[in-house]
Amino acid sequence: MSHTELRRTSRLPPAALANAELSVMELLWDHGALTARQVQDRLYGASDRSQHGTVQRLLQRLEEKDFVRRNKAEHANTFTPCISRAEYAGAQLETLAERLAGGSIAPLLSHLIDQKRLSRAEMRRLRELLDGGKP
Amino acid sequence: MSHTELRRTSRLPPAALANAELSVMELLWDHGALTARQVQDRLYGASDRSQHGTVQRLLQRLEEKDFVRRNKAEHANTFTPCISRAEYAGAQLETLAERLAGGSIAPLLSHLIDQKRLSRAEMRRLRELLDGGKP
DNA sequence: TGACATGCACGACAGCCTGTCGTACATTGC
DNA sequence: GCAATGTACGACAGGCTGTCGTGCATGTCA
Repeated sequence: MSHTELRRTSRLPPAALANAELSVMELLWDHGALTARQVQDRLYGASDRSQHGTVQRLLQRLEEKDFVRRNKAEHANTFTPCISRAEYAGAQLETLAERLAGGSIAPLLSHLIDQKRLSRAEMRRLRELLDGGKP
Repeated sequence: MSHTELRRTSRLPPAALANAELSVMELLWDHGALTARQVQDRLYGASDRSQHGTVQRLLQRLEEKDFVRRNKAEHANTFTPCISRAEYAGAQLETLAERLAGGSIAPLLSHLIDQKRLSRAEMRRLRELLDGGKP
């Protein structure tokens, strides 16, 4: 009864991405589709030859996690995001709300508002968003 | 120039908490101050004797990370949160916004609104929050 | 044709963090 | 004295990440 459950990781996609993985996703979000080589050049610089396998590995794991789709091509595969930046961001926000506020978003925001950590411009944008959602 | 920086972890507190650590914090947030024994009983049930050290370990690490303060007492120390649930939630939200949206909150919300993932009640609460923030 | 670059798949590894447990030791109360 | 309780911390396995190397296929160019 009064036994608080230990929190177990719920392993539904999209889980959180690690740093390097997120960097790769950022590139794909910005460019739409890239080859492994293009990712490597942008991430490590064109000179670094040894990161060849690293990028392949990162992309492969992102594919396993269903974050990118591999487009088999004649010579060099290209990779495109399966999930948009906005979708990922929204999912992360929902996860956060679930973990910390019973699924509700408002408590996450309230403290920032109290502390005046949100600029007027930001608050106006949020208000517009809400009003746009229900005209 | 066009060399996208690899993302490095910025290790300023408050970083993210793991599952068991967060469970401990939840207890402290709900009860204000608890002894290690009280945490243990609520987390694992009073019967489990072997988790004795585990809880001590968790609390010690939370102390190192400045999430809890240890109140030295005559016999059994008590532990209180250094950071409120709202503060932590807000900080996590800021971190998320920084990682995914250049520090802005609105983009995190916009997709949820488009997808109608927010209930009317939730949207009303958010609107009230924003209006309360700037009367 | 042979040498070489490019690309793919994947095994292996170290490092870190987490959750767990055990052990050593101090303090208190019967 | 002894049992119970509490503190401090070493140790460890498991998981995940980022990294690198190796084997192999395919393409290009002299």
